[in-house]
Formats: sequence, structure tokens, C-alpha cells
Amino acid sequence: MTLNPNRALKDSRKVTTDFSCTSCCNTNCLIHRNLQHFPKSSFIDNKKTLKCKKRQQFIIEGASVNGLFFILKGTVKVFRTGINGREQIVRFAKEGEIIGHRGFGTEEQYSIGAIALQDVILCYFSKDDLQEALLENPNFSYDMMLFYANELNRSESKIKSISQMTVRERVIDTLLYIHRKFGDLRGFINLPLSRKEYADYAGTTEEQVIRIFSTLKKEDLITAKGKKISITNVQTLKNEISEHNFYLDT
Amino acid sequence: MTLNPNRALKDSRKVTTDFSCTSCCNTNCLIHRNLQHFPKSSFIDNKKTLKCKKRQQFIIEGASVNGLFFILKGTVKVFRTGINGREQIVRFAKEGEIIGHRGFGTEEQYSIGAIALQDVILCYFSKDDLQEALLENPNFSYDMMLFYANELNRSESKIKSISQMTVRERVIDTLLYIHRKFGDLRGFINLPLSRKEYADYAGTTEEQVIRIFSTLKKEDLITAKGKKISITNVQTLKNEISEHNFYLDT
DNA sequence: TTAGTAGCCTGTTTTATGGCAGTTTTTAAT
DNA sequence: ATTAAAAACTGCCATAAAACAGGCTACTAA
Repeated sequence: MTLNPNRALKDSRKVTTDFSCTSCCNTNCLIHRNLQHFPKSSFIDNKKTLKCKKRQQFIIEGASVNGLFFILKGTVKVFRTGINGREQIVRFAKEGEIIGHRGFGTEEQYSIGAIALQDVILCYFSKDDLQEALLENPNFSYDMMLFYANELNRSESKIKSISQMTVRERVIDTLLYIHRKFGDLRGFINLPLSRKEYADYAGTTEEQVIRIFSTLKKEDLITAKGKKISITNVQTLKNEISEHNFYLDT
Repeated sequence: MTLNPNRALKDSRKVTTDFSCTSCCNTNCLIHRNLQHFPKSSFIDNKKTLKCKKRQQFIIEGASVNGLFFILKGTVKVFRTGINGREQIVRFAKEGEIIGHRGFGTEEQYSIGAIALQDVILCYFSKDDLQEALLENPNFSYDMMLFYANELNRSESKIKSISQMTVRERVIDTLLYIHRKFGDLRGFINLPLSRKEYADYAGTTEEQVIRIFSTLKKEDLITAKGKKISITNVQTLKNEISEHNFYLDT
């Protein structure tokens, strides 16, 4: 918490420069999608590409915001520390997604922390560069605005879900969210998470998740051996929460 | 719910045209703040000014999004219908604020309803006009982006509060929010709300709010006779939740 | 091999909160 | 002023979910 973010940046990440936006394959990346609108020599030449090892934290809650990260490769856990130090997972992010954008408004400090779930490659743009680019390219800023608008919709859906769904429904919702977003590999959900992490996303406790997982197993809706989880009956699970119309996508 | 929004618009609102943006006194209105960037004859000439009587609903959940509302005068309750028809109040809005912006992203339908708490005057801009203006004025779209970014921060703080605060804390938080935003008039909070409305904002039940109000009365932290509520000890209330750092401002 | 640790699991207890039912008070309408 | 209706209030009970406590399993390191 008391770490100097700039020192942290220098100390713990290796900087390379061989990942250009033009040859990037993340077609859903906001930068990539707007390449056409940027002049030949522009802020994207200033971007820094960083590598993070698994479990490395690259954004520290409360550190001052100097720029934004885009994920070039890998998966990231975005969280904040709540009451009594209880961790709350805001979202899981993958290739092409933005991290740290919550700091762009009035906020001077990151309100979230971010940690690599696997080895991750990140693109870093300074706030100043981005701001300049946004003020020069209405298409870009409009795109960015829409991105925020969608994030807002997602966030407010989550409010509805947390305040009105039961724990069981929230856990199911979380399972479906992870499954939808990260797909499965040889039948198993392609993102190994601990029960604690499921709980921190669903807004409940580890014990509850464990209990609910075991009843779901008995009901033949999922199979789970440790972190190898597979959903055997997606539709039934969907039905159980679909009355409430929650699709917290992305 | 099944009302045609266009018919509703024609049927129930009186249209006048004598409220120009240039002479408007809502200095925090996003349109007003960007007037300098718009050409002399522009989309703001197309705006429609509508009057709504108290208790009139001017946005219906699920209606298709054709434009955005800005509040010229009055207060508005923004809500959505949750599970089991339970009403959830998203926010209370006043002069200068935007209503319906959640529909701007991918959403084709309003995800919220809006109802006038007092007689209200609204400015209405079509989505197309706004989009054109945004794509022509990077300053405007940047401003709008920042607005969304802040809304996002607010929304995510609310997730934290709902998922981790106790009912008592949420009710206190709601009281402080209303008080901060609407101030007080002759010692009383300047926005008369029912216990049910407090509950729907705090994410709890009417009975709980009533119970908590009466214990707060016994503790000499508030006084309340019906809807005349005054906070007698703001600081103590703030302290009770400040450990958690929640300031859902605006 | 053994020890140690982290993650997973389960039964029991405690607590906060929601729901109901009945009463009183306030507000609105005739 | 009288009645009706809505809002505010209180006590009681049911229950979902959190907290606690102890045990099991599997992996890692020495």
C-alpha cells in the first residue's frame, strides 16, 4: 500500500519495445481499432510494453494515476480492498482490455489493484499522451466514451445482482461469467481460480462457495476436482438465473 | 411497461421552446459547459424543452432510446425494477444532470425508469444530434467521457457499499448522500422521501429503515417527524462509516 | 519418506436481516 | 369535520448467510 508506484514500476517489470500496435492482433483493443485516426507518428510510439510474471501486482490501490494499461497477452485480476480488508474482485480481464481506466475521471489515485493471474504482457500509455490523443480525435474519444458507458451498464447490473440475488444465484452467475468470458479447455473452465476468488467476485465467503459447489455437484450441474471445474449443464444453470436477466458480459 | 414511449411523450408532456441553453444558469450542465465549442447554429437549436408534473414518469424501462434528457429544473428519481418487481433506486438527480445516458452504449433500450419528484423541466436532445455533436467536438466527447468515468467510479463504490456494509451503515450512507446532495432547508433535509424510497436506495426494506431511523432518533443523531428529517449530528454519522471511505458523491 | 502448508470440505452456532401481522399516526379527500 | 387511505411504526418469527472450528486431501520441499 505504501509502495511508490514509480519505483515499483522500475523495480519489478522488464521493459521491452518490440510490440507495435500496427502488428497487434487484438482487434477489439480500443487503440487498435482507432489506429486509422492517429497520425503516422503519434503517441502510440511512446507506449511502453511491460512483462509481468504470474502473481505480480502491477497496479497498487491508492497509487497515483499516471497512465493506463492495455493487456496485450494474459489474464488479470482487478480488485479493491473493502471493509475489514476484505478483498473484492471487480473483474477478470483478458487480451485487449483496459486496466486502470477508473482513474481517468476526477480520481487522482487508482481505486483498484491489479495482479497478473498468468504471465502477462501489458501496454502502457501515459495519461498525458492519451489525453492529447483523445482531444485530437473525436472518434477515439467517442469510442472511449462508449466503452465507459458500457462499463457503467455492467457495473449497475452487478449492483442489481448483488443486492437482489441469493448467494447461490450469484455463485452460478459467477461460474457462467467466467465460463462465457474465458471459455473451456478440454472440458474445463479455462481459468483456474480458487474458491476464495470465486467468493470474492460473487461477494460471499469461501465456505459458501464450497458448499454451493458441492450441492451443484450432487445436482449434476457441474463437476469439480480442485480447480478443474466444468459446467456439465450450462442451460439449466442459465435458466436458474435467466428470470432475472443478468448478463454481465465482456 | 408496455407503453409506447413516443406516444407517452406526445400525450403527457407539454412542449415549450423558450428555454435557450445560452441563457441557462446550470453552469455544471455538460451542454452549457461546452457551448463555446458548438457552432452558432447547431444541434442545441433542436432541443426540446418539456415540463413534467410531480410524480409523472417520463422514461419507461425498456422503451427504446431515442435521446437523452438534461434536467433544467427540479428533482428526479431514477430507478429500475429488480427481482420480484422490487424497485431499486439508482440515484436522485437534480438540475444540470443527465438522465438516460445509460442507454447510450450498446443498449437500445432504457435500462432505467425516471419519475419526477417535483414539477420538472427537461431538455431533450435526440441521440443522433448528440452523436453528431460528439463526433465533431473532441472537447465535448472528452467531457462526456469523463462524466461516464466518474459515474463508473460512483457505481463501483456503490457495489462495495452494498456488498460489504451493514444495513444500518447503508441507511446512514443514504441519509448523508441525500443531505450532501440536496442540502437542508430550515434544518430539514431538502428532499422529502418516503421510508420506502430510502429503503429502495439503500437496498433494504421499509421496516429496516424505520427501525434504524428510530434507533438513530434515540441516539440523538437525527430527528424525524414523518418526512421532515434533520441530521443533528452529521459528524458522528460520517465517522461511523468513514472508516470505510465511502463518498458516493455528486 | 516425512513434514509442512495451502486449499478444500463439512457440521454447528450465531447473527443480521427480511417478512408478516397488527397498531398508530399522518395525510388527503369528501 | 368525518372518513378513508396511505404511511409510519413495532414486535415477533423464520431463515439465509456468515463465522467458527475442526478435519481431510494434495501438493511441495527438505
